Amino acid sequence: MTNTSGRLPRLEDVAELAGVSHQTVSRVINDHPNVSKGTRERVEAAIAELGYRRNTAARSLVTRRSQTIGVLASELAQYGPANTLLGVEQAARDAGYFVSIAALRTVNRESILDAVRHFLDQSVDGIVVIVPHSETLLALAEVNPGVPVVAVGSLGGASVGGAMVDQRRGAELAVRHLVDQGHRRIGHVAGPQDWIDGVARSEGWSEALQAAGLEDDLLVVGDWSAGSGYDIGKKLADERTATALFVGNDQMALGLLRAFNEAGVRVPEDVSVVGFDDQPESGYFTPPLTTVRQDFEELGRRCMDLMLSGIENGESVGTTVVEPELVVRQSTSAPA
Amino acid sequence: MTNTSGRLPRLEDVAELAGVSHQTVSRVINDHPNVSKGTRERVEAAIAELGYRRNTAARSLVTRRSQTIGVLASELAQYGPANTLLGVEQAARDAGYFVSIAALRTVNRESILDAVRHFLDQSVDGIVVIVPHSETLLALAEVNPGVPVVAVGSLGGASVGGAMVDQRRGAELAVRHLVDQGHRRIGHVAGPQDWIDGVARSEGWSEALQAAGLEDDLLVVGDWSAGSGYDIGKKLADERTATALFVGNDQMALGLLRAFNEAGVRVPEDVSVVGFDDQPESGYFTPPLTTVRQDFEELGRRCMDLMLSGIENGESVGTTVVEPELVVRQSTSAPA
DNA sequence: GAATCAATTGTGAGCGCTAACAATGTATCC
DNA sequence: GGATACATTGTTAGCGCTCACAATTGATTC
Repeated sequence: MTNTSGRLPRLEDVAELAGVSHQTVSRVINDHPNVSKGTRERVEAAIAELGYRRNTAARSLVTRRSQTIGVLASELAQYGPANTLLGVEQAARDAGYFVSIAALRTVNRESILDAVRHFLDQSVDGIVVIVPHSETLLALAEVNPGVPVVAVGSLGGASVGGAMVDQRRGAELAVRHLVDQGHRRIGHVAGPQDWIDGVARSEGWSEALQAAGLEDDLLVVGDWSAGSGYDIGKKLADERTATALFVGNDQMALGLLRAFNEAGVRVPEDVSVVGFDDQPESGYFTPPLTTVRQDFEELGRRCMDLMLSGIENGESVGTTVVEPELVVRQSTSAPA
Repeated sequence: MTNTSGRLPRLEDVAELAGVSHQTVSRVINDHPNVSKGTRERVEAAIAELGYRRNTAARSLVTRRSQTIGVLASELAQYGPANTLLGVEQAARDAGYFVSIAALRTVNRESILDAVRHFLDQSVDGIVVIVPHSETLLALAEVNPGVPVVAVGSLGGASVGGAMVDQRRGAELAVRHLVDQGHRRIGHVAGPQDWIDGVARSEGWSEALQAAGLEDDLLVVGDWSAGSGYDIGKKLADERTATALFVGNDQMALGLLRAFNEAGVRVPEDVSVVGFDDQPESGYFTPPLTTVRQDFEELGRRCMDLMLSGIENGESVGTTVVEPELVVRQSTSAPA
């Protein structure tokens, strides 16, 4: 912390103080072998004394690495994406990377390409994409960012790695739970079908029903929001066709519960409801929600694992799948 | 996109193609005056043809500016901080800045200093702090990062700017609403008192009650979570001292509603409940929650405004306050 | 003791850009 | 026409670091 001159200390200053060449200092801070113990200690002492910190820009300039991962995300205020980001950030910082973010307000080809360009301007070493729209992969296929790309929520593609929760499996867990309880008419309040998760959960629902020899004809599509769940709930409360509902996420389920409560439809006595995500609040809905838990932070961490190996080994980055888990609470029971 | 050689085009390549010196190209991309129209056009054409993009590392090295804002945040999975981040990101990217994040898992002096060091390694041009613990300011006062710092949720300090929602005012709005409805015994379920917001809302509650000539003796402290709201709700349902409750945030209010529902306490007939934040879900609680809305994105944007002027003019970065707003729904009514 | 080798340290160049200054061209004035 | 100002362009140096290579040292061998 001795800040004698106006500017920050650089390699040369450390070298001088330690009585070695700048290159030797460089070797020390980069953990190169072939530096004698004594020298290393002297250099480290000098570094400590001056409070030296390596200049990232200079390093990047010559190594052509920025030690930065770009995270391209939409819906960052939502539980899932936010926690995925947290997982990515943790793993990245632990690995010595900086995390730069670009949030998308609207998701379309142009906004995605724009954000990718933003990251390329920063010469990031890799891009993690947390944009759960199906369109994303298409847009990504168009660019050749020249760095590894991992897309969360998909299995990836030709040049794109993927990290996902097994949504089909999650849907299967939910449906099987309902079937086991004796339900035969199981409806689905789906998420938008231009979202990867929306489609996957719907397909999982459909497949699980078919596997059980049941009809998969009760499907309504919402937009993930509590509001849309409420509107749909109003309608369903009138119709009363299903004895159980598998809802695409917990927020829509919240809206649904609200609508049912208003309409006098009891949950779970009249209708059982299963959500998806297991947000921290879901256990305190009225009634507490049976739902499918996803470990988003783990997803984010796995993502970075893929990314790091992608950065090491070249480009192709592989795939990883996280298993979901059913959490049974009070919103489901056997049908009347 | 003509990528003839292996490497990316640089200033020199553009200059050659346009038949000018590299410095002239630099002038064009930096929007300097005193470049003739014809030259500028020729250079721009060359830039387009080569797909040239300026190398950030090289630029940073010489300008000693990274064009990067560091955002230091905790509780990023929560509605407020997440949306504040979104506001910051938007304003930053619009202003041509990159946004680097560091998420804090645990908040203490050491973790904060660690993150600040992380940012200094990256030589960010400014740091936005979204860590709503009172401790934050103290820790920040210790470091001298050498760049402007704006702390969200506080009025800042000596060398630290502040951007906050007027929480006292929000609490006042809530309490006054209850008083206007005829409530005389108004309790408070507070957030942790080592959080800036927790304290501010509690104080606002207390002051508003005193201003109305009422007692401010009914206070319980939670931890922001729905779970703690639930536990407190259980207790309060037994006691039944207050006819109305001002709850520190919507999540605790959710837990409270759940507990009351289980205990047969009707909201609002038996007890009125007001929350704080107005998350998107709050309108779909059972019953829909009266709460205080905060515009977090606006807060984030204001933050960046402060930051940008701080970066321009030197260091001291000022203060900005965002006004909250009461949203009346069905969880409040006149006492029985 | 000279030759060989490995371990350790040093030297020089250059990554791509901008800042400061120098040099040129061009209009304006007397 | 020459002096002056101004607009436009070019030249040079250097930001702080790592890479490739060169040089030095000490240990080992014959």
